[in-house]
Amino acid sequence: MVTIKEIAKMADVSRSTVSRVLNNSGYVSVESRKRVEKVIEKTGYVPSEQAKSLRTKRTKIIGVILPTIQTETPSRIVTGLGKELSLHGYQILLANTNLDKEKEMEYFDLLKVRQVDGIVLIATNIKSELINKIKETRIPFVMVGQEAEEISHVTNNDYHAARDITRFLIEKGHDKIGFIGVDETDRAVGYWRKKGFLDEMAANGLKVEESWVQQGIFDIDSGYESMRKILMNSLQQPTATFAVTDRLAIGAMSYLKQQQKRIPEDMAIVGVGASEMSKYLEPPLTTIDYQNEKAGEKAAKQLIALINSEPVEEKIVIDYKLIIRDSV
Amino acid sequence: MVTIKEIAKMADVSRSTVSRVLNNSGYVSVESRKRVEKVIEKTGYVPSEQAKSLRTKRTKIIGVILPTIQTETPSRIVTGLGKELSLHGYQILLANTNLDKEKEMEYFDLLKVRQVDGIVLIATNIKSELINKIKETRIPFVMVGQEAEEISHVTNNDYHAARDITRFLIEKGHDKIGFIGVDETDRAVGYWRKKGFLDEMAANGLKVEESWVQQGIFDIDSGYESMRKILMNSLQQPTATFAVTDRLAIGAMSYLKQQQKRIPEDMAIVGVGASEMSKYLEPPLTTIDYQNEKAGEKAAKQLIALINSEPVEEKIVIDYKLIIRDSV
DNA sequence: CTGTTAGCGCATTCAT
DNA sequence: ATGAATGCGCTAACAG
Repeated sequence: MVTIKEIAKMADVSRSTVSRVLNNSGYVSVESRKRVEKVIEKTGYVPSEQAKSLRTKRTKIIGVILPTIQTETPSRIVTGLGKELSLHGYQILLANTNLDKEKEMEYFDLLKVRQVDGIVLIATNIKSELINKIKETRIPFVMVGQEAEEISHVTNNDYHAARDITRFLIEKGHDKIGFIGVDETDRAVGYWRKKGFLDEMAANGLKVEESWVQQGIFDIDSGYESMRKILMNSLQQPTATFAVTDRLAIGAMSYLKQQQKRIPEDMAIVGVGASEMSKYLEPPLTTIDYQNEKAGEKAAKQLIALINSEPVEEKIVIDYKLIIRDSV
Repeated sequence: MVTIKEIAKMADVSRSTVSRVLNNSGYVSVESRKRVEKVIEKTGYVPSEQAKSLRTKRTKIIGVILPTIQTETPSRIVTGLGKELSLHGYQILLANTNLDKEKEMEYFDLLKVRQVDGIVLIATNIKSELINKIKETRIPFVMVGQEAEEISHVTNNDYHAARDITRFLIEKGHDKIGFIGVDETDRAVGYWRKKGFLDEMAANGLKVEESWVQQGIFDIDSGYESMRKILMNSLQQPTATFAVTDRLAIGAMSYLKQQQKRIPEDMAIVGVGASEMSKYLEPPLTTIDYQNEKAGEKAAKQLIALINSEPVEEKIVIDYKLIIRDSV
């Protein structure tokens, strides 16, 4: 690796001058600049990021903590983040917890030691411990997917989305509607989507029987199981079901088909997330597009603003789109 | 940020001694060590990776270049990589090309400047330009998904897998079999899987009509379109079709259903990749599990061996599993 | 406009 | 067993 020192010698200037042309800072005579540039060209010299970081305290690296990259939502967010960040010369250091909550803290520390310029947390449920740590550290930080006071975050309007899609079912004539949710410690997906559903039902004077409301986890199988419970445990069976994720909806559909139930005639189904598969299901699934990639881009912009000490809004909400297909 | 200097002062020793206890190198008296450790404990001091890297020339960062994280294969590989690498204290710097071939070279250079300790390339089709560059750089490097001479790589046995699954169809009584492939510049997916298919057909004395062989890209729609072409353009229609990816298979199934064709009675379908959805399709899809996560882990181990100048095999082949389901 | 100097935080000889 | 000294490659005053 050729260093700035050698470039300086070869161009017959001092290291400072080389540094100046490198960073376009300060005055450099045309001739000096030319000579330096020529040498750089010839040698293919590229300054060491290492040394630069040590000096400037900026690494041009953003840490991204996420629960998994095996599902579409975080993958899309990371894609969005990456696009926007690379535009500004930042790269992503990946911290994949594989759903291990303990590791969130661990990685946060690790990223700090790496002196990353900022951190993005793609959150599911959030431990107050981590939140506190983030607040007392003053590293630029943005959270995606969940809300938190005093922390810059970008989220979807889960509550309204849930109300909207529930209203859509009601408008289609359904008055007995089932619900497949997830653990409410996941505020966005578990709590707000459920609240949206229940509030909209109540606003329309509709009852929700206990057996219509089931809880799964983030996989297809538990959607299957939840639908089984809804049908088994209900005297009055609902005519539609709102699953809070597409995967849950897929599982639910899978059970229905196995039971020879027609969709949507016997049971209408809606999901959330606009997964790639949703379009190709039979019937195609009505769902909500949260535009995750856009969320990632926005988060990146927020973070960059924070890094540059520019003013930012604490809360950014990405809009969603109801995608109406034949499952209703 | 507290530095080694301050720790030294607080523990009333020299920086060298602190460094020694930090790295467990050289002699340190029990007392000195204790004092230093106590101070470190108290201050929560963690040495700066920056400075360490500058000194040692090792960053403990691995660059991963990939075409996208929106599909299952690379996501799984990265998950495997991450698991194994984190075990050894390495972190992943992500370089997502978003399918832009030009960026591969660009990112390779960028990662080099970052002084990453090694690079993993999750490859689709490979430009010889890049291969040459890799060879002349002597940075530890492992490629996943494609083969190359003189470059450490881990792949699947695409050829045999293709022959196996084709043979499976033949054994099930099919003698007219269609094929949905991809561009052959993708050696693994495009070339080898096709060759495996054709060779196995030939070995069994079976003809393959031109119209039975279609080419798509890596998405669901092109599977749909390819199946349409197969059915439209063939006088003699095949009774089974081998799609080289699950997504292509899903598209193909989608078209078949729309045409009121029964699967597998009118047309059997097989895919490759063991996508999560494959299990929940109607009917569930026969496919091949390539164990991508394991491939990622192996690649990580290879890379670490290379970094430590340990001997490695140039070529590692991960075994696959035929998953038989109702689509045949 | 340019060079000299200093120092970022650490690991590593080399004396002692 | 320990400390002093040196330098990794770079940027940023400062003085000229």
